[in-house]
Amino acid sequence: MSPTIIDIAKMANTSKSTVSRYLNGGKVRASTAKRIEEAIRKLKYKPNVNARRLVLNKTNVIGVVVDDISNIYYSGVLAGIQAVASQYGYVCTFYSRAAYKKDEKDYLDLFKEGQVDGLILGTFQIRDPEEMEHIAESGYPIIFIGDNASNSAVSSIDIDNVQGVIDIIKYLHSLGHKRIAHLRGPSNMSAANLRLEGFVKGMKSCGLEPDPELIIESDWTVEGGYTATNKLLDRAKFTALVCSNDYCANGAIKAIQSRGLRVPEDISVTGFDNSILAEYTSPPITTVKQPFYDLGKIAVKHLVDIMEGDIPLKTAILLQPIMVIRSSCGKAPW
Amino acid sequence: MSPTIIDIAKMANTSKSTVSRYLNGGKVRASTAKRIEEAIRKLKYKPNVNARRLVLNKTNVIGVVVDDISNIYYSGVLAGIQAVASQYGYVCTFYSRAAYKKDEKDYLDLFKEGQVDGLILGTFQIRDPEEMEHIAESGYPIIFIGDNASNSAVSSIDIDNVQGVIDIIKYLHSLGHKRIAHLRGPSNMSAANLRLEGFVKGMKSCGLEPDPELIIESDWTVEGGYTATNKLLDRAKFTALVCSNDYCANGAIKAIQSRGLRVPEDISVTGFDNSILAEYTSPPITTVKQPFYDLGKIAVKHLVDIMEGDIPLKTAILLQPIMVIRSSCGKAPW
DNA sequence: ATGAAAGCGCTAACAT
DNA sequence: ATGTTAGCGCTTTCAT
Repeated sequence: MSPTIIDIAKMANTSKSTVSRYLNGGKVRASTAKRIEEAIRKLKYKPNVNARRLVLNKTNVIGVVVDDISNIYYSGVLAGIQAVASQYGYVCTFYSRAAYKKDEKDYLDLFKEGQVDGLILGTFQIRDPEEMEHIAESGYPIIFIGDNASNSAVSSIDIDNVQGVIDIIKYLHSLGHKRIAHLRGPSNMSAANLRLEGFVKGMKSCGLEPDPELIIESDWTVEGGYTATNKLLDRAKFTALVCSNDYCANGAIKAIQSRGLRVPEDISVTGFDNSILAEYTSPPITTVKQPFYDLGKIAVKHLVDIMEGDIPLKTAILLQPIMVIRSSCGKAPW
Repeated sequence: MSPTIIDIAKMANTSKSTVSRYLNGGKVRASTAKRIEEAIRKLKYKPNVNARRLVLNKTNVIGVVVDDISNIYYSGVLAGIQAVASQYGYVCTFYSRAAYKKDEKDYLDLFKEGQVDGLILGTFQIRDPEEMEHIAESGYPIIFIGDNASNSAVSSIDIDNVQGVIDIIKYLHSLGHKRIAHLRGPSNMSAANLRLEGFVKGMKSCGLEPDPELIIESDWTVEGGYTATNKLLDRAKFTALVCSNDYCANGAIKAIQSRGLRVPEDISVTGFDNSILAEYTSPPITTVKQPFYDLGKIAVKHLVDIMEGDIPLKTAILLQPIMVIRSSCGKAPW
C-alpha cells in the first residue's frame, strides 16, 4: 500500500492535520516543514486524490462528451481542451455520445456521481430542445461546443459558420462569379444549416439571388460530394461551387475534373474546415479555417470561470473563422 | 447536495449496509428491495464514485498518455480505447506526454495518487531504456502502444511495421521493380526505423541489394517528402519509391510530378498508415493500413486482463497490417 | 436477511 | 503553530 498522510505525520513527529496543512500551503513552522518534506521524500508520498475528492466534494476533472473522438474536427478541439485543462489543474475524461445514448444514461449523472466538476458537450447534430432545457435547468457548469446559442439559457462556444460562408461568397463575387452553387451538408447537422444560411445571406449581400436549383444536399463525405456534384452539373450551369466542407469539396473537384472541366479555370470550388485534404490535394482548396485548438482552449477557460464562480451569467461565444485562399478559385469565366 | 446511501436507507426503512448490499447485487429480501428501489427513484440517487474509489482502492479509470491527442494516428487509437474501456466499465482520462515531461512528473504517480487503475502509454519516439526499466520494475498494470517489445519486461502492442514494408517490397518486386528507393522517416522514431528494417529485409528476401544511395531520410511531413524526393531524383535513378508514411509519399508524388514524370508510369510510390491523404489524393496511394481502432481496442482488453489478474505474464502483441492497393504503383518501366 | 461499527485517506473546524 | 476530533459516502466484517 501507498503511504498515507498518517505515515508522514508519524515519521515527521507531528499530526496529520499539520501535514495536511503543509500540503495545502498553510502556516507550518520551518523546522516541522523540513521534517515533513523529508518524510514525503523518503516515503515517496503522493496524496490520494479520491479521499480529497470525497471530502472536498470537488473532483478537478472536466468531462468531455463528443460524437466521435476520432473525428478530425474533435481531435483538434480535444487537444486544446486537454492542454488548457491541465494548465488549470484539471484532468479530462472523455465520453462518447453514442455510448451514452445507447445506455440511456444522462450526462448529468456524471455530476451526481462525483465524476466531474464541469462538462463540455459537443455534437454536430441539431440538439434536442428538451434536452437543452433539461441541462439548462440543472444549473451545473456545462458548456456547449458547436452550437450557435440555440438556447440562450446555456453557455456555448462555436465558430461563426454563417460569417465564414459569407466571406467565401464575397470573395467569389469579387472574382466576378454570379452563378454560384452550394453543396450543402446534411440537414440534421446544425453547422450545415448555418453554412447554408451564410450562403443565402452572402449572396443577397452581394446583390445576387440564390437559385434553389443551384443548391443540393449531400453528406459531408468525398463520395457524397462526388455524386451530388454530378447531379448538379447535369441540371444547371454555374461558375463556382461553395461546398459545406473540405471532404465534399474534394469529391466535387473530382466530379468536375472527371467531365474534362478544370478547377479553377472552368469552375471555382471552395471548402470549409481547412482539413488536411484542403491543403494537400490538387488543386489545394480555398477554404475556411476553423480554429479547432482555440475552440477547445476557450471552452475550458470559460468553463473554469463558470466553475470557480467568476462568471455566473450564460454566454454565447462566437469565434471568427479565417478564410484560407488557395488555388481552387479563379476569375469567373463568364 | 446529492442524496446519499443514508437518505435511501431512511426512506426505505432499513440500514445503509442493506442498501449498499442491494446496490452491489447482494442478497436482499424482495420487499426491502422494492422499498429501496422506490427510494432511489424518488431521490434520483446516484452512488458517489469517489467514496467507493476510496474504500475499494479501485478507480475504474484507465489513463492514456500520448504525444499529441490531435494526431490522426492517435485519434483512431483513442476512439478504440475509449469505446472498449467503457464496455468494460472503465472511464478514460487522457494526458499529454508533453505536459508530463515539462513538469518532470512521473506517470507512475498517477497510480499512487489513485487517479488510475491502469495506464496505456503511447509514443512515436524511441523510448528511454531507463524509463522502461523504471516502469517495468514498478509492477503496475501498464501497456505500451507503438513499441515493438524493445523491453521484454513490459506488455506492449503494436502493428508489425517490418512486415508491412516487406509486403510492399514483395508487391513492387512482383511488378518488376528492381531499383527501389526508400524515403525513410526520422531516426528518432521507432516505427521509422522498423520500416527501414522492413525495407532492407524485404529487398534481400527478393534477392535485391538495398542501395544506400537510394535511401534518404526526411521527416514525416508532405514538405519534407517533397524536398527529400527532389534530392533523391537528382542523385540517382529508380523505378519505385517506398515512403515511410502517407504524408511524405504525398510530397514525393508532387516532387515527381513537378519534374514532368508520371506516377505510376515512370515511378511507383507507396505510403504507410492508410491515412486520409492516401485515399483521396491523385493518384490514390498504395499503402499499408494500420488498424488503429483495433490497436486501441486490443490494448484495453489486454490491460483489463492484466488489471483483473487474468494475465500475469508480460506479452508483446504484434498486429498484422494489411496492404491497400491503389493506383500509385504500376509495372516497372525498366 | 439485516444492522452496528469500523475504516478507507483526507480536510476543517475547534481548541490549545 | 499544532493536535484532537468529526465527518465526507461508501464497503465490509461481524453479530444477530
